[in-house]
Amino acid sequence: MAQVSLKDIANVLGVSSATVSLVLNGKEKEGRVSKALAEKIRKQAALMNYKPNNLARGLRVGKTQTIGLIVADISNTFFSSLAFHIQEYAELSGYAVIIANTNESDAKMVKMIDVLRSRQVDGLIIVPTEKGESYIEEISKSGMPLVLLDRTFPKLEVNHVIIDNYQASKKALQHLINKGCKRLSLLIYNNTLSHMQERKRGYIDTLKQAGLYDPLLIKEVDYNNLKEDVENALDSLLQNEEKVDAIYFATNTISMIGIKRMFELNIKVQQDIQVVCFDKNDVFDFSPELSIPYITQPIPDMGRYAVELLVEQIDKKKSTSGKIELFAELNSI
Amino acid sequence: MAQVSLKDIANVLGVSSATVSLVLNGKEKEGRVSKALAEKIRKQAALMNYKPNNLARGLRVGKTQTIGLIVADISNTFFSSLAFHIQEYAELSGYAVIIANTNESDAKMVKMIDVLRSRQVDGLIIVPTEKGESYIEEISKSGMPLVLLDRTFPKLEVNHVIIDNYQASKKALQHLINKGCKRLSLLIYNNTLSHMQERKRGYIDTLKQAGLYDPLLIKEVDYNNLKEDVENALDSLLQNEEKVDAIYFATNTISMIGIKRMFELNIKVQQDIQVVCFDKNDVFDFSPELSIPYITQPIPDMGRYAVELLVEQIDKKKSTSGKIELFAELNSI
DNA sequence: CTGAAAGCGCTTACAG
DNA sequence: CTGAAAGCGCTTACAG
Repeated sequence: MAQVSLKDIANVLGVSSATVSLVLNGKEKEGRVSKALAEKIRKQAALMNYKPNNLARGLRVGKTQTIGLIVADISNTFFSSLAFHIQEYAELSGYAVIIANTNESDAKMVKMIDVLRSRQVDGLIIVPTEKGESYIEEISKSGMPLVLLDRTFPKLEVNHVIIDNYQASKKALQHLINKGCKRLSLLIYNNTLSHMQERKRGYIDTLKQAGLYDPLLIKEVDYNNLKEDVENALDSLLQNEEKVDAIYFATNTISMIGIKRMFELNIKVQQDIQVVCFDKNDVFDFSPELSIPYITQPIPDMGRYAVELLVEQIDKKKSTSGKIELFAELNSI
Repeated sequence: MAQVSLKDIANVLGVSSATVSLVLNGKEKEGRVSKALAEKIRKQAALMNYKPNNLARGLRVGKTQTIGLIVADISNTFFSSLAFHIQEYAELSGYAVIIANTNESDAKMVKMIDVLRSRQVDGLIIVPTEKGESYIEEISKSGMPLVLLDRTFPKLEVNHVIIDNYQASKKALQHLINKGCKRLSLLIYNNTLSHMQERKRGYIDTLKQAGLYDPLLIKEVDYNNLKEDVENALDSLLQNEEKVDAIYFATNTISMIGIKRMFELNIKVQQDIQVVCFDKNDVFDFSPELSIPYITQPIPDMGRYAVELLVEQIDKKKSTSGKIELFAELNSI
């Protein structure tokens, strides 16, 4: 590489590399280096185009100014938006972000955590996988600064930033009930993670309160067989003699496939059947006449709080500093 | 941290850390360590839950197994898909990826390159910004392994992976001409980068050959004032007495805003005006009746080749190994 | 006001 | 077959 080191600068100037380090880190007063020397050192560093080696610095001070972000799939727009905002906020605090994907696999999450730890990240922001609880607990107890994002494990004493999925579902269902719907279906992942369970609980409670609950109207689909499962679920819901008059799609991916299927089946969305989706999609902009209401998550805030919570832990060396639950809004046009 | 080090293991076993290092790196034969000792060391390492410190390793061997990826905006679906595939392929080769955003700002690109270099990445994959040519040239000449992605600087002797934007435009326009369109408009960024210029050139050449070229039908819009510019462009195109009968949207972001505007203006897409877009969007799935043709870029391949090209440079220590241009297809339903 | 030394955790050539 | 030493580039406590 022929990278210029502190020592190279020191040699040219006939001083010690310690002095150069002091000056270049703005700690001249501590070392009480003379103004003149400091100036000379700065000039020489610029001249030689010196770039500090953060590896060496990290090794020495035990801190890398790097945080690891583990998401399910960076190509998913929800996670890529989160990642964008996390990077922006991390940068403000002087941190770089390494992103890793789990593809919802527990094994991959474990692997990625290991990879990031061996790179000495100062902390982790993790969107955990379904069966990852015990490993998350382990990490948390090891003292590694950690924030769970989007999903959490309620039994664990771990920091997190999530949304109030229960309330979000209530809002969605209440909207449909207010419109006069009587048979309201839920399409959701067969996933035991907190966010899905809360969305389901919100659905069930709201319908029970309205005296409209029917467990047969809940259709669970599998992440790994999504398209087929959603299509089958819709087909069965719509062929039923006692037809549904509303569908609540509990995630963006499910709603994309579901609505497309409804089009294929020539169902008139918002006429034959009322729909509410989770998360905004470009599609909604395109069909103002459809005006499909959707739940919006406060993604920039989720990113900001996750970074804040993590940086606080890193700085203060305390492992638990908070659980943050944000509100999601129903966006009905 | 109380991280376990090689020395800790060595101390417990009463051997040197060098021996431990040898064994744990599978180089026992070179050091000709006895089978028995090797086994003992491995057991102890597992017992103490040893995780290598990659910082120290990187510092010592001068290689971090990390590549830097610089994109315009990770929250944009095109770049997040690219990032996903790049990470997958990089992982296969044993590399981690640090992603940084430029937001199309030259200053930010320069800053991010510096950040990544000071973290001692082994190479860079960069989606360059408009005025970044001289800085890219500088890096390239410094011997840093480098691959440009999506866009390139034709005058520079730098590796790149791009698509054939010229041919892509030709296909799009030829399709419209075959449909009998006579007044074909182009909406494109006012950007001097290669990919935009090639898309424009493909448009111009195809229309000239067909005797349909009219420079007034090219509308350039600004990245930083996108919505307004696109809307103004469309309004002026559609108010013109000699109406356009086809529009080629040269990027995904432009087409999203453009089509939405057409809806607002009650233009019947594919009836009143034929449309072709660049890049696939979920929206197209939703309106099969619209059946808007679009150009698809081979994103997985772009990611794969970028990683391959970069890793090759890193391994072989040669700074130029190739320019790869892939085909994009017109997807007409 | 400035320098010399130690050490972060690792690997690699060298010596025995 | 195994250990001691040097060194990657940095920072920090210490000595003068």
